[in-house]
Amino acid sequence: MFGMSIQPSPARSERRRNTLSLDVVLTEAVAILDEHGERGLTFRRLTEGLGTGPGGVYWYVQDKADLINLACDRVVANALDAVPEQPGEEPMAVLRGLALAVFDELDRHPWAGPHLTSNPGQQNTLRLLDRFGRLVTEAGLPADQQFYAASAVLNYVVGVGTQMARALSRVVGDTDREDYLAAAVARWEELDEQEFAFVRRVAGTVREHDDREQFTAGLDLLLVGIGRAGGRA
Amino acid sequence: MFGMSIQPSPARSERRRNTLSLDVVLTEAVAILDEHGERGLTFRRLTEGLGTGPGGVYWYVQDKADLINLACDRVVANALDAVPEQPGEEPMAVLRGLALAVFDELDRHPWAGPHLTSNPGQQNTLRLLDRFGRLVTEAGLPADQQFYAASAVLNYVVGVGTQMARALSRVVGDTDREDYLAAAVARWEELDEQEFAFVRRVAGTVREHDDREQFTAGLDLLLVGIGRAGGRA
DNA sequence: TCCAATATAGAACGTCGTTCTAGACCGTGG
DNA sequence: CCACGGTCTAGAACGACGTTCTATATTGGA
Repeated sequence: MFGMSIQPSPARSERRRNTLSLDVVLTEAVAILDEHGERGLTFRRLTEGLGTGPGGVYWYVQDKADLINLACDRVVANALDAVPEQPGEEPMAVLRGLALAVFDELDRHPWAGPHLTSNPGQQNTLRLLDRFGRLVTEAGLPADQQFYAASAVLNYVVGVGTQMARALSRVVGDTDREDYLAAAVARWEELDEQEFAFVRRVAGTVREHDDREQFTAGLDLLLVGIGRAGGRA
Repeated sequence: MFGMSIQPSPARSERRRNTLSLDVVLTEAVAILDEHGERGLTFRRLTEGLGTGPGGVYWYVQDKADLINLACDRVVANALDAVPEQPGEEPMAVLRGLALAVFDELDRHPWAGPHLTSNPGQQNTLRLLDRFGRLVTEAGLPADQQFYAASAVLNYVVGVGTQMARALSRVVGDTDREDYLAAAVARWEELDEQEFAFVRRVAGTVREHDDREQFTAGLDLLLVGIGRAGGRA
């Protein structure tokens, strides 16, 4: 589960001319995950879509876990590519933009979230953490707080982003995510009024506003803390 | 995956005298998860330890996913029980204590973390969110920020807690988590110095300090933001 | 042209989650 | 005291899955 291949199994130095490739495999895997959800991704379906056998896939991938990790890695890569590094910009603004890029990508690929949360095993999640770290550093945060500030931001973005992505997700295919939000809110409103006083109170207001807006509003709460600890607002 | 049974499948109203029970099943499941990790929890092993067949387990549980959800729910319940509600205390102090209770429980049951992050499907995770929400409300946070403040705290606690729990976890049994931290730090120090400037810089300092201390230090960063947005420090 | 390395297909294996069926246990009403 | 229906349990059986193995095609360099 950990320490999985970051490079494909064999040395990847030279160019090859094969009809199959890691890129093709991952593209198909992502497509299946998008359409059928995580439980819908099987080697049968994958190899069928690829017109090949398991042997072909296992050449590029170590494991099913590895396959999913690499697929998640690609999702994060999309978000990183959407916000190129441009030195000199206001760090907090860049951070906000990066967070929204991740949010949008999680909206497109809701299956990825749970695998991202709290394990920077994947190269690009680590890259994301690194960019958050450099940004809070730029913002003037003291050295001993930088790592946990960056972690806090990463966990908020991925955690809350995943939650909202699921809530927003259209009903698709035979996947397991149904009318998640409706069901969730309905369940919330059936809860004991005393024991769940808070959740019941806010249940209604959660869906009234634009989700991206609320997402960044929550993020700003973190950033205020980070900004105060550093020099700026 | 969602909307799973919170009560066991049949009506649970009357007392029964059976040798098996949901409680016994979950206790065994948690024990196996602790010892062998998530992949080590199979129905064979579970029924063997229980001295029963699959039929017995399926009477109390809908699914394997349901089983794991219920096991996670119990873990969160432990944390909640460790910090009983006592009105009148300083809300931020209570919040910090609750966060540490979750941290300790995740340290004991590292498999639970990933299932908790970003899906309050389980009753007790929702209960945890509710308590965080009431605490930030007590701290004077404006109404429109309460939900996302509570979410930020929940995600930080579970996300970072899971990460650190894995890092701390002793090597046990045949589970898949090895010397996670050593491997992680070693990998971090092999990264490209330019691309991962931040991670490489902080890699060393991460393990120098006490983990619980750093965990709360990061949490305080959030709480500062929340406190400033509200009335207090 | 031949050889080793690279890359692929498909059959086969063992294990898993789950379902099905038969029956044991038990409180209750006749 | 005895059947009877609901509650609960054991084990056999099933189909699907991840994975491995073997055999073979394809290639670039000697």
